[in-house]
Amino acid sequence: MNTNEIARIASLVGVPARTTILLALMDGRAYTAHELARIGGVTPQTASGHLSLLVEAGLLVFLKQGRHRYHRLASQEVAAMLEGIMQVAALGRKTPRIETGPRNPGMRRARMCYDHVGGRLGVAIADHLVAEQAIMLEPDVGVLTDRLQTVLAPIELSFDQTHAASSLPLCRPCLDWGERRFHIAGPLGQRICNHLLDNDYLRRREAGRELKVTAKGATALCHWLGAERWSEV
Amino acid sequence: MNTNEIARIASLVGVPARTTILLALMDGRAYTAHELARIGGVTPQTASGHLSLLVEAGLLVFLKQGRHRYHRLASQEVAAMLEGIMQVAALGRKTPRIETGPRNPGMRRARMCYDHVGGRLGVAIADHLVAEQAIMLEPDVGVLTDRLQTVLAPIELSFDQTHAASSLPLCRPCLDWGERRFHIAGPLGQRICNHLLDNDYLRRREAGRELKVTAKGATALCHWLGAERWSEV
DNA sequence: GGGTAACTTCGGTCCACAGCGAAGCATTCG
DNA sequence: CGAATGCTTCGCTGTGGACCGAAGTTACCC
Repeated sequence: MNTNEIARIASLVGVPARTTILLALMDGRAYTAHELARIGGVTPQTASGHLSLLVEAGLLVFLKQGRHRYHRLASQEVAAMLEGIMQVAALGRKTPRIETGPRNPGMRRARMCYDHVGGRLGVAIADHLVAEQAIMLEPDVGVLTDRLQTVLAPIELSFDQTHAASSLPLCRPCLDWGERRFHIAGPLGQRICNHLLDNDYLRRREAGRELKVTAKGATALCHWLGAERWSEV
Repeated sequence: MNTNEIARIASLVGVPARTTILLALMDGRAYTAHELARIGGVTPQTASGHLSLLVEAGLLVFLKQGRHRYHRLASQEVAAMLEGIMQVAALGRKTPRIETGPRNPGMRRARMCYDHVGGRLGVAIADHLVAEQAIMLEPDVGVLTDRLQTVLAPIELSFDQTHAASSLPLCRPCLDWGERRFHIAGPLGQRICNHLLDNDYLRRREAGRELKVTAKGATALCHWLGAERWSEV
């Protein structure tokens, strides 16, 4: 394994301006270079340099749209790496906090985890899908069953499995940071998340990863997941 | 979350000499400062500086013994973080290698993963323990059952559960790098690993993480795990 | 077309820090 | 005791790279 490659990746993360940028991107959103400059507390020129490096190293990807360049994390693996580093950083603090994950109650309840839903809500959704045998969770992959469409029907979501062009799994388990249980990542997780946002069941806060459940969403989710499971969210 | 803390951790990893040292320590062994200096390709003074920083940041711990200072990784979390970075570094290579994990066949079969056994052998042991209901694996913790002693008896290993002083779980699942399935980490995993080494069922190579199964070990493990499961190792 | 906004490239300054040589502690051995 | 070994502290040098200002490029709008 190429040591220099590894050192390179780590040193890219190891500069405050870039760290701040990467952490901001953990919410799965795409930001323009200008916004990221402001977030990172540097001038646009400096940020531009940073972003080029991060893209070249494969940590970010960008989408050119008019005169804007929207940057976002390149992959789930990058997000996982960052969480790994955060974990160690949190560990370093003297107080060996048994309490894991974010302190913010809203964050613990529901938040963006890269491109899907995490927090107690994310775990509840995963539990529901498993209990209804819509999916089966293996250690590193989730297998979809033909009950999936039926189980997703109550929230009027249909999941088109024909994305299966690539060999990437449509569903993957993601260990929830705070809850220490699995929620759903991968295309299925992303699809569910977008659906809940599009239908105004969930709303993103202006900044940050927190998700708020709307009144409409509470009704629908309680009905979908069942009152008992919903009460734990 | 303190951004600077995170940047600090990453920047510590992001220097070739330190990266090399940390990677060498991934085998779970403890090395003296001199050895690490040689491994990292720097003079002892320089290495000494690096090691102080790594210890202070909580990435390493050291044990003073005579005039030697034995350094090793501070925790499972640090090892996990390093694997996360390695993952991203490997991803960056153009060839989107479907093939995961180490290329070395011996490494894929059995290797040290921090302080326990990984590779196909590690996975087979975990499978056996689960199949025999000696443990139950949850997403982030393994629960021991009272069948454990019985299941461990054939290899003449008794696991004293009274270590349970700390609130840390005695058994944790660890996602195998190459196999993409779980093997056993935590005190139980460590105990099993040491037992197999002490009884000369497994031998460590001089350098590196690879483990070799001895003839004696092959007989014993085939008997313990069953011929079918052993044939997959 | 000109004006503006998003972004990059270029040139230059400045500082953090990796690395080494030399000297200073500690511990073990004869 | 003195010699040797493992490791650290100190002082110094050299360089990589973070950052900014200014100028250049691209795309949008009127």
